[in-house]
Amino acid sequence: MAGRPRKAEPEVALAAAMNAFWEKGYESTSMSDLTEATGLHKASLYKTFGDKHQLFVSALKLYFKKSSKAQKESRNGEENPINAIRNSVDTTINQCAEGKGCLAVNSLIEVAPFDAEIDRILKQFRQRLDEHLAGLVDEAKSVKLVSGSVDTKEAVRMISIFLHGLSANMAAGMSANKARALLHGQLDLVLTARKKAHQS
Amino acid sequence: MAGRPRKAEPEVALAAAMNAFWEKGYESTSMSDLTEATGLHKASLYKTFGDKHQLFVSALKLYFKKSSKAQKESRNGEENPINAIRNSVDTTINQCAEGKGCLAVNSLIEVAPFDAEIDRILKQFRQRLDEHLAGLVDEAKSVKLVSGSVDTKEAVRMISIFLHGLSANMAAGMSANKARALLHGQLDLVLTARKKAHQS
DNA sequence: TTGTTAAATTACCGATTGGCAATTTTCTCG
DNA sequence: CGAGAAAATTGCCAATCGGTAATTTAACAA
Repeated sequence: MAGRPRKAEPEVALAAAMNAFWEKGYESTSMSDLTEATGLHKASLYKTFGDKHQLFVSALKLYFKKSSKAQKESRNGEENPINAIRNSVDTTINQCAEGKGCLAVNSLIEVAPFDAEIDRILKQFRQRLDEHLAGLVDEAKSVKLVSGSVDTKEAVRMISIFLHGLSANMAAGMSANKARALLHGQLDLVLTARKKAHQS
Repeated sequence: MAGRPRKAEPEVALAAAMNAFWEKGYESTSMSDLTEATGLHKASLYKTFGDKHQLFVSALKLYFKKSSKAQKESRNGEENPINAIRNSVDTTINQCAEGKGCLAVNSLIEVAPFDAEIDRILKQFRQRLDEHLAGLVDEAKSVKLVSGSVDTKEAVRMISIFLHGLSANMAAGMSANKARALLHGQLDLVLTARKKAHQS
């Protein structure tokens, strides 16, 4: 029933392909880059994962799977919701890499505008992250660590946008430490309640 | 002394090339895309602008020239420094386009990590924008419209990061109106002075 | 040993890539 | 009307692109 043994498990090869896309982006990563990264030959890649686009979709989904897992683990018994929020966004930063940024944000800019499927996947991913963060913010509000006057959705959005900006900057060399410091500053701003001074 | 008349002025062709790069990114924009956009044939492009990379550099510089000009005009007699700040960042958003984002941010992610020259140009551009914004913030502080306790550099950085995030989101479809609204919220947060609650 | 199965590998495809040399067109000036 | 200059155009190049068919290798079961 069994044929020739695999040279690499599909999961391992997929992780390697994901890293290749992460480093160079979708268009710039050629099939030969992918064969080099995975150790598999071109035809094997096609048989295992389909064409380049399908492989990219699979790589993105793997990225999200890893990211979601890290998000869930980021709580890790932390009881203080504020610290849980910090852990969560720090985890997001940890998923980014200096010189590479976040695969999701990179793809958002490079491929989402021309690719409805990728756009859909990325939207869904961001939504899940936002909902997770919103849950933590609500939790902090419920124990009065964050004022009830803070609009959860709005706050999450302000944090999310900022994370996108940090990813772009990390892609261009910003250190993770610097990114975290700035991010904590943004958290302090966003989660500190104040009535909007609606001056013209 | 004069030869065959130009089919398009170099400036016009360069603007068209800039838009092509803006829409599709550096790698995905082929020479035939550029010939179609500019109306010039391939060989003419090479003679006028050099190779694809040099053309991209020129296009980026044109983008910055236009952006700088718009920044300077954004003040336009506005005396209130706060409004001047708003005008300035709104102008930055206006440079972005729904579905395209900002050419500088796109390039920061797509090409800066592999291209020292582009990286240098982009760093310089961001620095100038930051300095311009810092000047406006200092002005607002000097007339007490912004508290002296606000760290100008830090505030500018928080705004700049946020703008990067907005660009990424606009590339993926966020409307300019929504971006502006969020941005004004960020301005309110950043420019409202408070002592940092340095809790562990 | 012999099928059978599943993987890897080789060899190839047409299309497109960025780039350039040689030529042709179209102007101005003498 | 030429002569010269500056642009456009044609035609080609090697290399690489994504993708696939045909073949070979290597495992297990009968």
